[in-house]
Amino acid sequence: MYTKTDIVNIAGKLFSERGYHGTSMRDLAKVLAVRGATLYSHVESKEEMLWEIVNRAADEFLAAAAAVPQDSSPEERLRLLVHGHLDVIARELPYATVFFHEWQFLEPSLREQIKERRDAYEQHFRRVIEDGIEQGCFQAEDARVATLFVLSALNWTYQWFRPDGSLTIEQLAEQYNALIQRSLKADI
Amino acid sequence: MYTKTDIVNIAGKLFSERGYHGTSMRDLAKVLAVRGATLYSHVESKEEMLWEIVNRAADEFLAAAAAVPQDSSPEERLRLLVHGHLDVIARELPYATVFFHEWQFLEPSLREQIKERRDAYEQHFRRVIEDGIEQGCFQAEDARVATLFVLSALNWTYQWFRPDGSLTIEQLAEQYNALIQRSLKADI
DNA sequence: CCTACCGATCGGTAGG
DNA sequence: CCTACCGATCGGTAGG
Repeated sequence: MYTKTDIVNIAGKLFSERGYHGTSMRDLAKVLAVRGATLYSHVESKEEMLWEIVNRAADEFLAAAAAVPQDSSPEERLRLLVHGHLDVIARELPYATVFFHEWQFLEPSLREQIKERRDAYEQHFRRVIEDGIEQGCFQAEDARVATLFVLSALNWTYQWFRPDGSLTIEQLAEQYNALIQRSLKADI
Repeated sequence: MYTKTDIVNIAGKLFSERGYHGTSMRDLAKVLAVRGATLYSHVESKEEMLWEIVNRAADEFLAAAAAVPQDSSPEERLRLLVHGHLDVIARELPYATVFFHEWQFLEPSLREQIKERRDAYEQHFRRVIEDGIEQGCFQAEDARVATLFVLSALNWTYQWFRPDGSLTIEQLAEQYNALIQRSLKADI
């Protein structure tokens, strides 16, 4: 009746609403209108679902960053990174929410893999900011803090952005870009 | 042996590390070296502890905002709001973490009270940004998005700022202020 | 996909 | 502060 993908999608929705530990396998089974035991013919464990969700969100973020052409200017690359980040959050809001909120409940070895992917993602932002400072189009006292500032402003949007609201993702990205670019723009 | 405050403080630490649903009353009792049942002579329920933690964090944020003199310039008021916010996060990192992460697990009537306090807090930021735009020292396409941008950048710091790290809260506040003020500064 | 069931643990109470 | 215990529910398995 259901594929593993269906089950993981529903799990993503429930985990994002109630948290990983606040969602039971029977809660999930009820939504799918099957018995709890049936889930185990599709997935190995509850944690496997969390892993699939979190890892797929990481895939999406990294794919968006990888699509940014490296030969563009720092301003343009940052603009695309910001747009791509917000676009992933808007398209995959439940997955992104679980990614930000629940990844810590993975067992240590899986958690470590997510940390590495998250660090790799942050490096895309760090590099573009450092390149901009070097080339004189950006300024910042500390590139690390500036990177965390930008990513903080972006990450938290999963808490308040609603894809069905009156603010479109394009409008949000445009305004966020105006604010971020100004915060980093070199004087003169 | 233990006061209610002691118990709630430990609960704040555990909830911030493992989540509300990921922490059992027996986990908490073990840290305090008592039996699980003993906790109930100090607190009414697990949820009461969550409420105490979340509500106290709200107290701290609102108190910091209320301490900002209303007759200062928008730039100065925003500077103080940013500093105050980061200061609360640094001083009360476990409480702030639970506030941001676990408030949704309160029952509806308590959750509603937190929402109202959070909205009142956001209004402090919204007003100062609108005042700045009106007076011509700030610019933003949409004051609401600008407010959420600033608060997003601030809120997420609980995820990465460590009070025992090499970056002090004063350094962080100063750099955040430089970035935020530039993001809003009117041209010319 | 089901029924039936496992041991462990959950938040919480009774009674001292 | 304790022992003893409650019913409910947890993630997961056996076997079909």
